[in-house]
Amino acid sequence: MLTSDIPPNQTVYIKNLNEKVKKEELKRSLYALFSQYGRILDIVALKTAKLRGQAWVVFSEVPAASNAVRQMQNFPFYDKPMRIQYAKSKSDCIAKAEGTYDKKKKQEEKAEKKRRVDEGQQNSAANGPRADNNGGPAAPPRQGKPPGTQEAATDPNNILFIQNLPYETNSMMLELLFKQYPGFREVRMVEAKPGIAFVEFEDDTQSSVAMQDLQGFKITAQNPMAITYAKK
DNA sequence: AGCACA
Repeated sequence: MLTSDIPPNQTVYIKNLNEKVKKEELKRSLYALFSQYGRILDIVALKTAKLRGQAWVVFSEVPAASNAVRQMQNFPFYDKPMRIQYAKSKSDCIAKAEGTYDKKKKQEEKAEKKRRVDEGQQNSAANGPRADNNGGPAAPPRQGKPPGTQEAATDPNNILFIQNLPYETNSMMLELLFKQYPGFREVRMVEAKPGIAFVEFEDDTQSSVAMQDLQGFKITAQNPMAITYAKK
């Protein structure tokens, strides 16, 4: 099936993800990256042999998913271009919300799938099904306490000063956001000071563009980014 | 390459 034949779905299926990234970090980074397109209801990522390198991001609306499919297509994420499609089926969390979730049917589908696998390998001794102790849902980043937002009018600078980040933000997450803009150089975070970061561009025109565009960007609902020029 | 959620 041509990937373009998959009908729109509010869930997006992502593959070609870097398999070295830990599940929880992966979810957080996906959240940071995709929440710009709309409300994220859930993120599913499993590290089983069959499902590693893939993830599902569930949006509250189909159009959000559509924009994500288009605009994040091939986005270099942990050094690998993301391949994004609509999911082939409805996410359980949606079915549950709609009240159309049918546990029985679910079990039948599971059994059916298992049968097919068993046909292919009538051998292979029983390896007890291993619980995939799989972290909770989406795990939106914990909100950190916003530091006293200081209002110092500063001259343009090629270095930006970012405040009010969620406590768990890491430099990878910020890099993903800021490297979309030309002239991006690097992100610096201070371990001792959660919630803030410095982002360097080649010149102050380029830093200004990024600042304009990402001003107020929310990694979580509680954390609109406050971006100013760094002090010289 | 690979479409799950317990």
